[in-house]
Amino acid sequence: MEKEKFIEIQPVKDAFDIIGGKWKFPVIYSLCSGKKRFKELEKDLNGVTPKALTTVLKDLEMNGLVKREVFPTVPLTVEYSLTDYGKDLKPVLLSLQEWGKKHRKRIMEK
Amino acid sequence: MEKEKFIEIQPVKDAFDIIGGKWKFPVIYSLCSGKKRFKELEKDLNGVTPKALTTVLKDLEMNGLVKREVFPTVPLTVEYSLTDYGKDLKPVLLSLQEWGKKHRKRIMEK
DNA sequence: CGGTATCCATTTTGATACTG
DNA sequence: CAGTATCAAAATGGATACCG
Repeated sequence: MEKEKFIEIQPVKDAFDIIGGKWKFPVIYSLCSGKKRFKELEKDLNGVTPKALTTVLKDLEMNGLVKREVFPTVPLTVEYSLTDYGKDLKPVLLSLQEWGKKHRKRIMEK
Repeated sequence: MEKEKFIEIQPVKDAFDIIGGKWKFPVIYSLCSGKKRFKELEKDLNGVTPKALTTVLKDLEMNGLVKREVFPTVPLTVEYSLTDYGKDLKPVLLSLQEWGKKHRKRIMEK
């Protein structure tokens, strides 16, 4: 490209493709506090349907952010956890949080 | 127990409501390099339709991230720019970029 | 328990065409 | 130039119900 840029848009778009969407961050957030089973996640993410949860978990697993472990107990036990790679998203969560707080404060003042 | 940064999910969701979506970041990114007119943005954001651009600009303006200035020339001149508040998103862009780069690198290695 | 399958409503997007 | 209007298409969301 002709112009030198501090921020490149493509990596931002890439990141957005992976963590964008309604339930991605809530799932990641929930998994930040440790391993979770399907029903635990379903309870944590108020309002999510099993279909949506399945979709988002598969998506995150496919992208290497989440690990899925199956234990052949009766009944079945499945545990989801963040991979180290997924944990790398924490700075993103923090910067989003910071801006979100600022934004809320700003709205309140109006 | 070690002290660790506590992340609240609500501010993250709030932030996502405002900057989530297909064209928000590309617009913000484009405006990072200065004032832009409608057609310039349309050209910068490869593939955006005027309808989508109008929607996202109105949205960003409503949330105080973007300023819209109209000059009553003939033909009409309209300039869009980031407000200081919108510029506060730069750290978010940076952290997303950083993660996105890491992700791309990771994909390439596979 | 940990999901799928199904069906449908709602939203988001897309392609043009057109106006002040 | 800077958008609107319109209509169609596609992706997403939600409510059950059901299966291994």
